[in-house]
Amino acid sequence: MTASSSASTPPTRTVTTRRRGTELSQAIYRATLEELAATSFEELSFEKIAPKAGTGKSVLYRRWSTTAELVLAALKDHEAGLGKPLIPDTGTLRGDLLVLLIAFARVLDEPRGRALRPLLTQRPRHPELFAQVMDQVVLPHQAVLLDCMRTAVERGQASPERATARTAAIGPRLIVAESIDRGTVTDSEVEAVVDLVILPLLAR
Amino acid sequence: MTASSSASTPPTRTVTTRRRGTELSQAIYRATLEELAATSFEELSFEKIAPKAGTGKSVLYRRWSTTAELVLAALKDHEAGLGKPLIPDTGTLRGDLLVLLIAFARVLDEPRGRALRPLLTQRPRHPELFAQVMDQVVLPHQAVLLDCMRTAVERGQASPERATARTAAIGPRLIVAESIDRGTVTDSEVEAVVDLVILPLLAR
DNA sequence: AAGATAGAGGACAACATCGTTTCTTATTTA
DNA sequence: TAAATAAGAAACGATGTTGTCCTCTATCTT
Repeated sequence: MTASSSASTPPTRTVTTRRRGTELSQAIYRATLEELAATSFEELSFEKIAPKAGTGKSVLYRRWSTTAELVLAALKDHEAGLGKPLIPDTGTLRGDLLVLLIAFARVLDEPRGRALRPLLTQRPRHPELFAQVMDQVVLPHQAVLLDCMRTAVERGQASPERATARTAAIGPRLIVAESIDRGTVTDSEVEAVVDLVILPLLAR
Repeated sequence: MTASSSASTPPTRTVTTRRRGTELSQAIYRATLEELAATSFEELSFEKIAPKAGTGKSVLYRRWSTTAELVLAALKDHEAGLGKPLIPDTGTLRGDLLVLLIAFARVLDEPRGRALRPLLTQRPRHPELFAQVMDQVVLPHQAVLLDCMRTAVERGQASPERATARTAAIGPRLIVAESIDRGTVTDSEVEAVVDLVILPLLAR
């Protein structure tokens, strides 16, 4: 009757108001990404997500049939997930890169950002989910970064043959690596990456 | 009596010769790293390692009491694991970096190299094992790379304030990221990392 | 106010996995 | 050759996890 919170997992819900529709979906999305960020996709189960969202398994099974479905929906969600990428417009390449990469570093402090890690690092085990996450979640964000670099090329601030998807990936990759090693990435570390690695690389 | 191979996992042993001592340990190490590379540390168990090594669980429990112990022993092993780092001496910074990073890329094609991934990317879940792997396995290799950079500083080929552990990590990090995204890393991709990223960064 | 819908949470059996133990026998040592 | 040692394989009970189903009732709809 009353949604009780387990002792091991953080208290999720104590009030006795019964949520529905979107509100409930959001809670489930959040619980899903939290659980995924803390463990891995293999260990993910409706069994563990339900109590963390403060609901029952039946609610989950009624809406999604597999965990892969649920994860993809959660990641694509605009509120709980990684919905729409932000578009920077600072006027300079350096400014745009800092906005994007610092925002990325901050998202990696949250569960929805960390939820990406187990998916991307365990790629060979779920090729279909990996491909979907890549296409529908990661690529839109990468495209923004590449656009910034191309704009810089038009301004004459960057070398055309260096503004490729490959070089655009370097920033995010180093941010992810740093976040894995140290737990978090400070703004000044992002700045160092931009000034010492990316900008010299792009210089014409 | 006869070591049979399961249908799902690759046939490991068909002959009926009973191995002992070092020979057996090596087989167990190899099976451990294969299993770890294919899954994750959480999913690792004596239960799965034993048949893959073509032996029984009791043999494992007789020698190690936890999977963490076994994994660390396997990684530190000179033959099956990541024993001693090689020391390059090509006379130039570029040459040394290429030797080290290309060797690293090739190790990442093997199970013993890929076994590192789940450990390093799931750091918060096994802090003690992560620390041991870092200290006893990864650091010795990183030290070699940093030494090359310091030698280059003495030769006047690199800037002193850039030859830090942090910049030394950039190469391996980009190699790992590429191997995760693409599956493998070609020699020419390593070359691009060295020439376009690391060397410009180190230039005085 | 009464009926319809769907959330919350528990119970269920089927199934997998765990570390331990036992037994047989190949291989080594004395 | 005989005794000692340890490998290989199977079986054990205990424990945890799976997806489904069932009941109860808060909330929405009419």
